[in-house]
Amino acid sequence: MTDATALIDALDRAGYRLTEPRRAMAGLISDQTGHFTAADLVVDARTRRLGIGRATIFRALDLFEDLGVVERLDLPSGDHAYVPCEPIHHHHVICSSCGRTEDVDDPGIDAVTRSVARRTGFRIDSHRLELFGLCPACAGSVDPR
Amino acid sequence: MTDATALIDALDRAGYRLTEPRRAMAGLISDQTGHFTAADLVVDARTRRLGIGRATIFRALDLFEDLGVVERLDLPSGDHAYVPCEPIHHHHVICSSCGRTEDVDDPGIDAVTRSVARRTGFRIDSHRLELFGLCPACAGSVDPR
DNA sequence: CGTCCAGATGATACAGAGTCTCATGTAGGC
DNA sequence: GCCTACATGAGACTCTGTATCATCTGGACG
Repeated sequence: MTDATALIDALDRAGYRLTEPRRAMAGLISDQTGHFTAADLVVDARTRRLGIGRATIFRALDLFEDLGVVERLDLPSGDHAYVPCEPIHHHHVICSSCGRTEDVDDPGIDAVTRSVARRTGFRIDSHRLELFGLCPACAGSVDPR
Repeated sequence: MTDATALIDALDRAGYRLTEPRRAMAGLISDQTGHFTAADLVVDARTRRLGIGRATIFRALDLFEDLGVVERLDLPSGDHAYVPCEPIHHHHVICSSCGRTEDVDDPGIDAVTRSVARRTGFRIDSHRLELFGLCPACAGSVDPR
């Protein structure tokens, strides 16, 4: 659950038109708890009879991703999921039980990439780090293992 | 380029049948340079007229992945690619120009995950780290940027 | 306000990845 | 060599994401 205005503002600031479908998309996204897939939004949009086409949903997601207010995750299952987040470099901790995500800032990865660069000779331009586990709430409930 | 026998041995050790299509798959995989996609293998198999069905290719890839001798990467493009590798926990550096990958062992991620766990309260079970950049060879040739 | 048009939309068709089913084939234990 | 459980290939199918294109509309400008 985030604020739809943040998404809309991002569009506005970047000079994109504030259309009805885009506002609706911002609403849909801000109502999601944890991560969500494009398919989730398609279902939600249809459930609420918003009349938004599939193509528009994919286009808006791309847009939000470009603006950095939504980020794509690659779940272990292979699915592509999205999370709304701040447009600064950071990583995500993902609860494998409830899907909740939390942002964490770069805690020491820079040192790691530098060390890898030194050892392999690669020039490292970017990286992706995703942490999977159980959030406090899920870990607290009857332990699944 | 890796050794096909390593893949075949892994199947054998895990008690799977050593069928002709599986041997052929091991050959195809070991001939790949850098990462490859399922589609690559489908094309290669058809080019060499190996008579291996698409389904079998996906099945064998899953199998090799389960055995840990092949690992799935999520490329920034969103594609799923695979790399043959050792069945121990490690990460990959991926050349975004030629696709070459190199394994790197865990250089300091443990500290990072522990620190994140402490700060977020999550119980972190697994993580994925992928580093993208240019390998020495590609960085050395006329610099693209 | 009304006009206007580039940018945005929805419907539809399409391409590709990955899965499922099922009849047939074969590895390898006996 | 026989036999059966496991593996395979063909093909249909589902789902994700993209391309096309005629229509619509936000918002700049008068």
